[in-house]
Amino acid sequence: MAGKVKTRDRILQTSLALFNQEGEAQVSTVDIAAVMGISPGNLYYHFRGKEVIIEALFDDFEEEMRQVLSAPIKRPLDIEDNWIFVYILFEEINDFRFFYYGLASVLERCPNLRPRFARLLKLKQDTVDAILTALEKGGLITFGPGEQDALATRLAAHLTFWLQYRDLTAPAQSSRTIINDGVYSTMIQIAPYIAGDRAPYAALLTEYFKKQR
Amino acid sequence: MAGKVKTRDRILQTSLALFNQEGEAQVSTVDIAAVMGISPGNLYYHFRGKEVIIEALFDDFEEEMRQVLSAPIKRPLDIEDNWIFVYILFEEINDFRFFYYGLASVLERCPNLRPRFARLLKLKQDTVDAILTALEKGGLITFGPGEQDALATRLAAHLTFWLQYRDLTAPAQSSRTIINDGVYSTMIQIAPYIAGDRAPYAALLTEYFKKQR
DNA sequence: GTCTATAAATGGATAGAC
DNA sequence: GTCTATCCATTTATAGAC
Repeated sequence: MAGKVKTRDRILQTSLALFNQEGEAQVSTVDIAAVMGISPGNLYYHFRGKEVIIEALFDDFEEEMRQVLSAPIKRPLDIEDNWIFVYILFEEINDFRFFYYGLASVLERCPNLRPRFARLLKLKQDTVDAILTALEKGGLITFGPGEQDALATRLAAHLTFWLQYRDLTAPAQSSRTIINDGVYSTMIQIAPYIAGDRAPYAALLTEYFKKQR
Repeated sequence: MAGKVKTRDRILQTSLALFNQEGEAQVSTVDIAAVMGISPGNLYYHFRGKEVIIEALFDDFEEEMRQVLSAPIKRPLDIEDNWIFVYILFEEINDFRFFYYGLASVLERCPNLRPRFARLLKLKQDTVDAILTALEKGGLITFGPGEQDALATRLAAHLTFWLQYRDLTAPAQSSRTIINDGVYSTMIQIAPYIAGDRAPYAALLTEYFKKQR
């Protein structure tokens, strides 16, 4: 009993790893079974097909993302809190990056995931917007008309696709480095809206950036 | 003779359209031939496989992108010039969006495209950087240390993935609208670095934004 | 729960007639 | 250049034994 991982869970783990490595479209159910050392028939006993596996993985992803996005930040004005928040967000996306990397393929195979995926992005954007509101209320930043909304949208998009961009332009780096890079490039986008002198904020970020390496 | 499009070109056109619509991984050579109303054998006479088609499409894409990116902007300080430049860039990306949408799949099938794709992104980033330099030299914007580099990277990433993000969060819009939206959200990111009052710049952009709809 | 064997479907690719 | 016919490989999916 102790330590024994159920086959069902092993299938999900293996599928996720393979999908992230090679892309969902390149991995067949036979591949998954072969890597695990089980028979295709056994795999089909647990999941009736690849769609079902993908949907189960999305369930996991959605649950974790909702958990992360709904966890309120204790001290919104504290840089460290926001740093950690963005870091965790990137880690979550990185863990399920095959969804983003082969989106067309995934949504074609599982059309019912499209609205769910869209809702998740919307939730991300709303969360970012709420944090910006808190920062403005706290007097740390100030916005002109329409600027907050534009920044929230932009940051959500940045959070969504940065890892992919980085992976393309500077491959062969550890995911640790890429994520850290992503957090910095996210947080630094707030700098221009700092009320008053933005240099100290930038300096603080650079400090964190170095520490995390 | 006149008006007759060669089969080879029709294959490329049809493939591009199908890839953009359904994703490269979901479209087989048989599908392409069927849609065109020709036989699979005929298709194979012109292209020895799907890889060859994809690579031919990338050749087109690369050539057009290089052309766009190397065309010097006449008046870098003029908003209209930059607006048009970004617009054309987005249009180009939109025309070949299957490369971005199903990147994992494409690069898995044609590994030799990876470095070429990466070089193209790099060129994009360098071009953006050059424009920013011109703007700063012209006295329109000012940067703190490291800010220009960060902005150039960010803008390049934004240019690369914005359409995809928009398509997910607000689907069923005309590509015209999505692109226009993208141009605005790109240009507005420069606003915080405007030397002096940034309100006039933002107002001008909003003006263009409305005009283009 | 797990295996073997196999069916059914699809996609990639080629030979040879027209 | 184009078609028909066909073959091979891969993938999905199921039946039945252990």
